[in-house]
Amino acid sequence: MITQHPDRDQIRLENVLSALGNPMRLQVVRVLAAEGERACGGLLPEMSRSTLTHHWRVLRDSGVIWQRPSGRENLLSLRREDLDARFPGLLDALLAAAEANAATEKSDSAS
Amino acid sequence: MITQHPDRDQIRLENVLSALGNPMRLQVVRVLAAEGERACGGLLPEMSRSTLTHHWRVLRDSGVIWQRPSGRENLLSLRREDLDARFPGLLDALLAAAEANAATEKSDSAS
DNA sequence: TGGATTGTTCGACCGTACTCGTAGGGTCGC
DNA sequence: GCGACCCTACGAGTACGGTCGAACAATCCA
Repeated sequence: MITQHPDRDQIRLENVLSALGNPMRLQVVRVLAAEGERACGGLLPEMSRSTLTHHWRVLRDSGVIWQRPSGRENLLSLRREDLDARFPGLLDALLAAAEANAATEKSDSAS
Repeated sequence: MITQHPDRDQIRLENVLSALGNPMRLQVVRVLAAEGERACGGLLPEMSRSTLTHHWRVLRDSGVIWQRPSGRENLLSLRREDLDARFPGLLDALLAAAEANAATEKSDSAS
């Protein structure tokens, strides 16, 4: 039954930050930001189904994503409007930071 | 001996976000941003010393603050320059978001 | 209808995070 | 030197987070 998405006004910064503090979830958010709505599967394919469900729940409960069923799939999308309204500029700064972060991550592993 | 502060280039976004995902630490960062360098004590006075030390360590290891001894005190300060260089705009967006967040927190508890 | 596909739920395990009390090590002022 | 002060280090307890497998529910397609 898709646990409750929080209202825009109920989105708490602590929850958003700890949700995005996990590299898996941060990566998911980057993909959603770049490519729009996407099905659950296909992101993070090397994890077990139940682990994925856990991560969707964290992102959903913290107010970062919408999750809506469509047939036998679940579609995920960023709550960009709500996040922008609640915390102006934060999402863009986070996405830019994630990009910078990923760049050094790549060069780190190459060194 | 003050565990190692990470170099600017070694600051990882995941660590910063999960450090700031804790309300106590987020509050500390807000105070440091507003008031500059401050002694350890006086922030979060209702926690035990050892708990505070734990939080300073998390903030320090994630690259969010500098910690330097001065006499028998330890002074904390935001690593604003490093954070701005590494993740431009992120810190300001986070501080603004923290402000918005604290505003609703207050009205929540008042309701 | 029946099988394949997709997600969720549940219980479990393990590691990490948060908290505290106690003990120890510097530093300041008398 | 000595006590008071500030913080750190360590150990312990509790809670939470991330991961998995197995079982279940819903949907699609042949």
